[in-house]
Amino acid sequence: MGKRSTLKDVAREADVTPATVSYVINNTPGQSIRPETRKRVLEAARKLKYAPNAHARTLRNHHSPCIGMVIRKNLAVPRFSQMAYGIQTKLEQEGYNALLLGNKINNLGIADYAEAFLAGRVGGIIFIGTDNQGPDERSLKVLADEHAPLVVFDTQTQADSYSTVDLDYVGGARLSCERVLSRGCKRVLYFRPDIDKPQETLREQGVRETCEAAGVELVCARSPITLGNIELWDARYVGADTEEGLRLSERFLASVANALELVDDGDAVISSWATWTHYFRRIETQRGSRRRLTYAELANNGESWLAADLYTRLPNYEAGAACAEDVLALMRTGVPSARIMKLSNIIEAPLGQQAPNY
Amino acid sequence: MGKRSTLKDVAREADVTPATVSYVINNTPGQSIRPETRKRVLEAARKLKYAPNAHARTLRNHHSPCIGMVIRKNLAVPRFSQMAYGIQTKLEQEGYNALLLGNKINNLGIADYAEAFLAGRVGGIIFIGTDNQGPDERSLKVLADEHAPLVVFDTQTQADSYSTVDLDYVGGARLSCERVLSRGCKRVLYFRPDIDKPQETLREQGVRETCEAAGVELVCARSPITLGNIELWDARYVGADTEEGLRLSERFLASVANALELVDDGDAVISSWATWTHYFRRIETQRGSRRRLTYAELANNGESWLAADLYTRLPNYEAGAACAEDVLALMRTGVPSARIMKLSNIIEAPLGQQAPNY
DNA sequence: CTGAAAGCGCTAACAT
DNA sequence: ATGTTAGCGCTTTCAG
Repeated sequence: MGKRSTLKDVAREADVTPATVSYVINNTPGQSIRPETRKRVLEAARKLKYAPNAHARTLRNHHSPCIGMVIRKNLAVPRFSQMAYGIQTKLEQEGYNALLLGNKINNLGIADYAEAFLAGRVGGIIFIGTDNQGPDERSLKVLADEHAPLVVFDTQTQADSYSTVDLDYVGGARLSCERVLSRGCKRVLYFRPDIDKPQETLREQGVRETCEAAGVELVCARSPITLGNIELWDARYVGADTEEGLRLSERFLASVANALELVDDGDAVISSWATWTHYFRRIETQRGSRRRLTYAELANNGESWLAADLYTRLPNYEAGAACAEDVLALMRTGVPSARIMKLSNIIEAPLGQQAPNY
Repeated sequence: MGKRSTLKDVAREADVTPATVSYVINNTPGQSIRPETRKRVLEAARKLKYAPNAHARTLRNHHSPCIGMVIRKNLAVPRFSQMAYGIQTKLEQEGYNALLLGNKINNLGIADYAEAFLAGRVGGIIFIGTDNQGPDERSLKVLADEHAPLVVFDTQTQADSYSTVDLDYVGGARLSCERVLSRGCKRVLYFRPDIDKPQETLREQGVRETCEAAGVELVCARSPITLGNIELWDARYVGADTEEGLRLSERFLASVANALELVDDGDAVISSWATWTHYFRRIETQRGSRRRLTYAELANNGESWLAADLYTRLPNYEAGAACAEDVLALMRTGVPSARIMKLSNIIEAPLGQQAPNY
């Protein structure tokens, strides 16, 4: 960092005192400045390319223009990067910036983001959970003790010391399933990962309720994706093509093939995750099958918008914006909130008529 | 921000002076501290949950632990989020954090990120270009004047006041095309966006050279994606399904259908962008065609890894890490560099044998 | 309307 | 081995 001009330099240049410069720069309310003076100051500032030092300001004001953003796993995964973009956009609208923070436990025994808050680097924190895991206990306690404005996303957890944003998995699954049934399927195959966390349980519940209400038979099957191997599954987004990853893909394909044994012409296949429809179509076509199947996905992030006949577009961007709004509101009011995002953005295959298989 | 304990508090608690606390906390070289004292200080710090104020430190040290990250367009697009993750990961390894910065022009006439540098918020900047557009002139000048450590990605531009990281589009296209030809295609259809920027020109050049060298006929066709509508195209990643977007998709599909008129059984279809193979397969299958075509993509980010028979995996994550490395190196040495990332990560359809169409 | 000065929390040169 | 202190750049009270 080279030598930058300071408020003092501007004051000297404009032949006023530092205080006056500060008043002008900040439009300090209740301070009247002679227009001529103001003009001189502004010109001097422009001439010297003066930008107020952000750290001096924060130090003085006890107010940081940064919000910490923690993504428990992997920013490269579409659902998270879409959230991140929503967060970034909303924060910038409000004059804040997002600081990407890690969540490793440091030598103090608390996570990086908690330390960053203690260090005054951020005025609030948005924590994007995965697999239903939120902040660790110790960090949470530290943050609560400090009344840190914190928003936790997607952990389906009640809290009173911080705000939460969650997705309405049951409702979304119900809506999607209703739409699928409206096409007149005789039976539904629901295909989900082998993960027993609320997110997955709630989705299945939504599908189940809807099928029962409609008197349609429901068959469930599971993919070999578990909490133990999901990182491998997501690794394609960092470009890692490992032997292990390929093996997992093959086991996955096998489970899809098995699942396809369970359906007949006219049935529907609802996948709980995005992109899975690709696999179903691929195997079905490889077999030379002519069955008419309806494919749906309960979660889509735009990566496979051409694959499914019907899918729920997860409101990732909007959820990110919601988290940003809520953390700012929490900073302002001190009152935590709990927000549920509806999953009503259900989309029919956007291009042309649905082909039986493509 | 509530009242946090300061170095002085720790000093009082440990019954030493502030300087001593600072020495202990920072392990200041050349300062010997009695073990007993060190222990007392550390205990006091832990007890008070002391974390040094980052702004005071930066103010004093003229050194910020943040690097600014500017994504000219949209962090939600996979290639950018994958880069961002590479940047974040590498920076954190080196003790830095990434601050997401915007690139709107402010009232000073320079971009947000340039102002952030002037304000001392970041010690360096990584600028991720799109459509071959880098930082604007004025901001660039300000940053150059200040000797700001800057790395610009993907603008195919020479520079001597900042570092660059670029992709070897020609080489990548050549390698991919060679691999395609090794399958014995009689002819190649190359399908690219209607954008005349170096990235696209270089890719076509690579394909062309390879076909000429092999004596294979090359046919080129263009999709209706232009610089004017690409944001619409990318908007699916923020969940926006607009009328306009659908219309663009339909025009796109039509251009794919037209392009398919140009090929025969045994030919290859090389798309310049990721996910386009989906469209080709879809239309081909809808037509009930039985032609055997080889599909390849010159750029893939993991979103369509099951679609193409062959694709180049863009080294987004690695490029991000490279940008982070280079900005830190530039900060250390003051010597800018130019780095080219090879596109050698060519992947055969990972799952099972290639089906003619799936 | 403008100026002087204290102090935000930390570090490092200098003293002891 | 530890203490004293000036000062990083800014804001704001208080005086003029």
